[in-house]
Amino acid sequence: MSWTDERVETLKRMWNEGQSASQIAKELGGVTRNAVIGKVHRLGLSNRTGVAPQPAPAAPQAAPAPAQPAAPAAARPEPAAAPEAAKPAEEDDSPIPMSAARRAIIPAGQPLPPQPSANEISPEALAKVSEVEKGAKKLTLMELTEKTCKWPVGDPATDNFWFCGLPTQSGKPYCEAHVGVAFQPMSSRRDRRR
DNA sequence: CCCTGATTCGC
DNA sequence: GCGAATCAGG
Repeated sequence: MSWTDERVETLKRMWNEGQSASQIAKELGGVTRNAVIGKVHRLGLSNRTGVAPQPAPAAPQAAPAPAQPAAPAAARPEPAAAPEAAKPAEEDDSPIPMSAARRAIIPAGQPLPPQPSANEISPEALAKVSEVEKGAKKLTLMELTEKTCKWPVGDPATDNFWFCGLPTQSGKPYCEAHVGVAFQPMSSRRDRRR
C-alpha cells in the first residue's frame, strides 16, 4: 500500500480527530501504526492541535526602520484552517469544539445503565463522552470483545442503541472516555497531565 | 501485558 | 519517502 492522496487525507482527518495511530492504521489497512506515525511526522503534523503555534521565527529586527510608513504589512493573520467543504456522506466532522460539547447528555429519564451514583461528573469527562460517542464504532452486543468499550449508548428498546466499541484502555470494560464517567474516584481527582 | 507516540536508520 | 525496530512512557 502507498500513501495516496486519499489515504493521506484520511490520515490527517483521523489524526486531528484524536484517533490513535493504531486506530488509523486499522482503518486504512495495509499499514502498521508505525507507518502511520512515521507518516504523521513526515507530514509535520505530530502536534494534534489544529493551529500550528509557529515558533515566531520573526527576525530580531535590529532597527525598527522609523521612516518609510511602508506598506500595511501588519501582522500575519495565519489562514489557519480552511472552511473544508462538507463531505456528502460521512459523519459530521467536528474539530473538537470542547466548548460546544457541553450539552446535557444524559437527559433524565433515559435508561443509562452505569449511571454513576454520584450526580456530578467531571464536565470534562462528559464533554469527552459526548464527543467520543459521535465517533463510536456502534457495535452490537455480539461484536463486543474484551478489547471493545462496552458502554451502551441510546435506548435498548429502540434501534437507536449500540455499544461504544472504541478500544478499551487496559483491562477495563470501557474506553478511556467512558471509564472517566463509569468510575468516579471517591474524591474528585484533579490531574491534568500532557 | 495491554497500549501510546517518538525516534532512528537501512532500505 | 517509507516503515520496522526500538525507545520511552502510561
